[in-house]
Amino acid sequence: MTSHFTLSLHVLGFLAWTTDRRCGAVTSRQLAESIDTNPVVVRRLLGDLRRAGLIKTRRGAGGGISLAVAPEAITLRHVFEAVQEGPLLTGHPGPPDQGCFVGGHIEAVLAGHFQEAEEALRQQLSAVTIADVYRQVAAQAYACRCGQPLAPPPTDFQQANGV
Amino acid sequence: MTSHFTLSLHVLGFLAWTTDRRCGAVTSRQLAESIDTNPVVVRRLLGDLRRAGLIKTRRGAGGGISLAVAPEAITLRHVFEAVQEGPLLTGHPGPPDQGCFVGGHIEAVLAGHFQEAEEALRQQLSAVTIADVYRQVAAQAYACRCGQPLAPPPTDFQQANGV
DNA sequence: CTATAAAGTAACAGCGCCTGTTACAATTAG
DNA sequence: CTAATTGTAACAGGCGCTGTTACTTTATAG
Repeated sequence: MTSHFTLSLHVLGFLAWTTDRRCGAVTSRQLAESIDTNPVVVRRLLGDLRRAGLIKTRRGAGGGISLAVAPEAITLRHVFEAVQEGPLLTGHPGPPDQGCFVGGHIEAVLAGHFQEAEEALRQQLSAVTIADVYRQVAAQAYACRCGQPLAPPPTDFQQANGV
Repeated sequence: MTSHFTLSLHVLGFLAWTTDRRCGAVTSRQLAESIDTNPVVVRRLLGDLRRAGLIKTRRGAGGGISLAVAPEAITLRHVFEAVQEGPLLTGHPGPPDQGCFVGGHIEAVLAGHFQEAEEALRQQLSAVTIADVYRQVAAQAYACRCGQPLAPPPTDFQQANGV
């Protein structure tokens, strides 16, 4: 398991926030600062999300990243399938003894059960949307401050958008 | 994700088979040959399975490994929890920007959703037992041979048990 | 009692994957 | 044209998984 899933949700949650505030496009550098990583790491994720139709990217000056569809329409399962290739539950490191009564057939048997288990996980993920995640993040941020005004966006974000 | 879960199921399926044939204890070397790996790799798994109460091990000449409980009583969830430490869905590589509106709170929000998703997977795993796995392996082996007798145990296994 | 067989465990090497970084090409606004 | 920004390729460091050797501990057989 890589961190792609988590980081993608972070990116989409951030975009849901800026969309909510009608702040326009966000750059990979701003996203990278929120995640605390390198912009190239973010751009690699963006490729998957763009190919899955979840975001739109624009090159050049004034370009950046924005949601392609509403946060309510993006489930965690959509994101999971956009970035996760290959099964979560992995099989044998190398093929077992095919001549053995057990080794020759257990791979196929386990593959079926693993697929069913992962499908259960995916179904659970399809019950939550990016909008839900953003709402919960906002609720936590608000609760932490005991009714005080919400924290301002990061410095760079303010500069870029004149907030 | 490591291969511990798969390999443990392979081991337990093998033990269900030998238990079914009343062949007595099996050695880590025989298990390793079925998996096609090193006996030490198997013994590392056995530690987890023993601590979880799924198998019994006996040292010394004539020793080996045997099931501690019936195959019908061991679910895939039991095995999963015996060998899997830590969540399947991993979080950020490093902590995100705690000062950011999103970065400061998304970790906790995602942790909750990840836990629910994994619980769905675990529940699906609890519906399958080692006995089910063994039965399906046997059925496949039988089907492959179109009604011919089942394949004999591995050579070493025959020597050790006089099959 | 000795020799043998087997699990338990520590230590180490090889390998691949993930992450982060630099560099550069492609594209777009002003 | 210049500056800003995405899209990629290439590469290095590090970490964890796998496999191996070696040794200790334990139990059986004779």
